[in-house]
Amino acid sequence: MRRSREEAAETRRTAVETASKLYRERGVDSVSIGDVMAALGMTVGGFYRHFESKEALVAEACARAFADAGRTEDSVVASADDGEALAALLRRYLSRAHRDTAASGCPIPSLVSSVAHQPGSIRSTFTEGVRSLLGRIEKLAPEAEPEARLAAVAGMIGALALARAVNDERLSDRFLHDTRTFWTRALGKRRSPTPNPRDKHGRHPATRARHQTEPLP
Amino acid sequence: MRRSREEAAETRRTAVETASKLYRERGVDSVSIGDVMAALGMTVGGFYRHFESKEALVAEACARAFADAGRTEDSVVASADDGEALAALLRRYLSRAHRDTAASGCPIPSLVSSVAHQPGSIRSTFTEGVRSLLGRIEKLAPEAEPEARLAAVAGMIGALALARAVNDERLSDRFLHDTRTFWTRALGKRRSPTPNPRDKHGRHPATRARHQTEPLP
DNA sequence: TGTACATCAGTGAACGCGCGTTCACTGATGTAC
DNA sequence: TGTACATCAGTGAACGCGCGTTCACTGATGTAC
Repeated sequence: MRRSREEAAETRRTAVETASKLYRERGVDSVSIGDVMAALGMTVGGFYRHFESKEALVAEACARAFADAGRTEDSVVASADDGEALAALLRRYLSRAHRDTAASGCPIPSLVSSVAHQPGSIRSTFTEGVRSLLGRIEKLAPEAEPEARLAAVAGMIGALALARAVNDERLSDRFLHDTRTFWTRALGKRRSPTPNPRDKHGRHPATRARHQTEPLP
Repeated sequence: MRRSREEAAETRRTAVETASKLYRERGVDSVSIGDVMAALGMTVGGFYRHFESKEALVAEACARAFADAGRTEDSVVASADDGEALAALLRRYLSRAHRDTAASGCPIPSLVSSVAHQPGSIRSTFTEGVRSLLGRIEKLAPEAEPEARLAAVAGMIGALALARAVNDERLSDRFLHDTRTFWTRALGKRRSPTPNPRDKHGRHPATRARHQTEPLP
């Protein structure tokens, strides 16, 4: 029954990955260790060769979920046309595809209202993940008001969580579409009427704003 | 052991009220029927004289939570100075007090990321509650862009849920403060540059906007 | 390189626990006369 | 109004179930010689 070191390491990696998907899709409390191990084609007993407790798995799975989602967001940003990165990120984050594939998406909307009752280690990982999303928005909208950036992050997370929670597909779509449209426009605006401000590419902010307010498909 | 009809009705009412508070505070899955009955000073057995199942209690408690929170919001709006109602609602919704008293607050941020896994009856009650909050915002910001109103509702809910979830009190406060500041300003702005539009009070929108952008304490 | 032994990844049954739900029972309330 | 009986709100123990965790066991892997 013993497996090679490589196989064992692979088991551990797959357990964390599978857990991170199941937790995002169904919530931490609704997914048992048995569910995770069954998804690997294994029985529960083997779990404790790899993890000290369920809490340890949750903490690792949460970190993994943020790492994966962060990588996805980075690639969306990287492959966008110049000046279109913010619009591309909003288009992806507030898409039906993201709404309908929670398992591989951003863990924040999936966990936001249950993480308050989780142990501190998990809350810390979550908080770091929120800061990371905020950092992305700050980087992509350096000229926007700081208040607008925080409000935008709250709105992205709220809209996606609501789009998944609500029973009515038209309302769900409106949360995604309207929040995306609003913030694509609003984050393009410059901070305040300072004389002739320019971004790091030397473009005038009005040019950036115009790019970012093109109508979405 | 039998109680009078009035006492029995009171037991039922109190059970729904207590459950609605516990569910908002700790989440539906973390609160057992035993917890609710113990809070009434009763044992679990009596529960089924009043409710068919836990799901039935959850549905009623959820409806009750929305009714209570709606009444609170109505009274905030009603007691605000004319033209200040929207600012007052945002100030109350995105306050530390609301963040720290989930049990008596709006159920949407408490339940938003777990309601997707609940039965349809509960999702419907939740959806109606979301529509109700959106209706309040539409009434208080009739001149704002429709996209802005949806985005504002998503932002209010996201910001409060994040403020509770996050491990860092400074970041928590920023979500509340910045989201409140942003939307108090943004929802005061008029829809689009139409010639001389006036609201139902005959005031010019610019006047309303100026009122609603006064700095918050 | 081959052999003997220790290691340990995974099995599958068992553990105690809390859950939602059921049920025989109690005794005060409500009702029929 | 008073009495006899039926009703039923609440008790407390029991039920089956799934959970997280433990453990004796298995047998292939890893290692020492």
